[in-house]
Amino acid sequence: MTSTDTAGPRRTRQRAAVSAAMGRNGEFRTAQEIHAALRDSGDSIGLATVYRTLAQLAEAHEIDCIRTPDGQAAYRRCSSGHHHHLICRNCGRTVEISPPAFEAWADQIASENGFTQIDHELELFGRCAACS
Amino acid sequence: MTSTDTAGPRRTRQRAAVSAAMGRNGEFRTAQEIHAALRDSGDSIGLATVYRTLAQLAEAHEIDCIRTPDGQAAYRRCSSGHHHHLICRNCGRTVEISPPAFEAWADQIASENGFTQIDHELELFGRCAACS
DNA sequence: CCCTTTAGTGATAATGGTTCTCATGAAGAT
DNA sequence: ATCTTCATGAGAACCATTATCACTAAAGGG
Repeated sequence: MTSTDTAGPRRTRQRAAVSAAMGRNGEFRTAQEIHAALRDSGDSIGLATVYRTLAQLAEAHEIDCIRTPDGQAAYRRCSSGHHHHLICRNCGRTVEISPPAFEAWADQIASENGFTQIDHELELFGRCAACS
Repeated sequence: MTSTDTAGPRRTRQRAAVSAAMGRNGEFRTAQEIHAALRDSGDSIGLATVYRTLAQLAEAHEIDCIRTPDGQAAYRRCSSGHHHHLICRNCGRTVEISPPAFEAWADQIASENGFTQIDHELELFGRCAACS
């Protein structure tokens, strides 16, 4: 443990499994669902580890985290760069969207009101064509 | 009980107390906080009733409901009409905002992707001038 | 004013997602 | 190989929210 310590998190089987599970699908899934999916596919992993790993991946911006309307946390691996989502309330299908002028608008509104360090939450929920 | 029944909810002491409590303040507060505040101010009221009443008031659009970043539901009485919020992450101070072109933009994005019955969630979190 | 009907109330239990605990296991360094 | 330290995971703890259900009290007719 030197002062020039650059050690990241340890590479474990569990961390790889969670990361792989996130890579395989394109919909938001809750930690519970991801845990169940991993167990079903034969990976032995604890629920606490799934929660921890997802939180860390989100912290590192490797995956995105949103709140479902009923308050649960849901995760999804996304393209890099900032963007938002259009989510089907029925089947969970997700489309990434990038409001062109939105970021600038948000910053302007914020500064007009004296706010700084702005973070925003924007998600659209609806019904996709298949579910309508 | 005729067929032309237009009876709304009954006027009870508890419902009045919750509604009054929401009228007195301008910040988002959780159901737990509102319950504690009512108890502290001498109103005897059950927690379940607070939850029920808040849910009903929100359903009737008399108050707004958002999710805090940690998943809790928070309520606030707002001006009528659709709008969003700019919320101080530190002190909870709230500013109502009304993105002029936002609704139209959201509908357009949705229909471009075949989505219908769009609902959206937009909140800005930051630090107000006093807390910076 | 009294009675009946029925929605509202509230103490408490149940639920369920998330976090904590801590003994055990494994990654990485020496 | 050994040692240090972080990661893991089973289960408990936590906590917001919802359900239960016996009791209370609005509303409205008599």
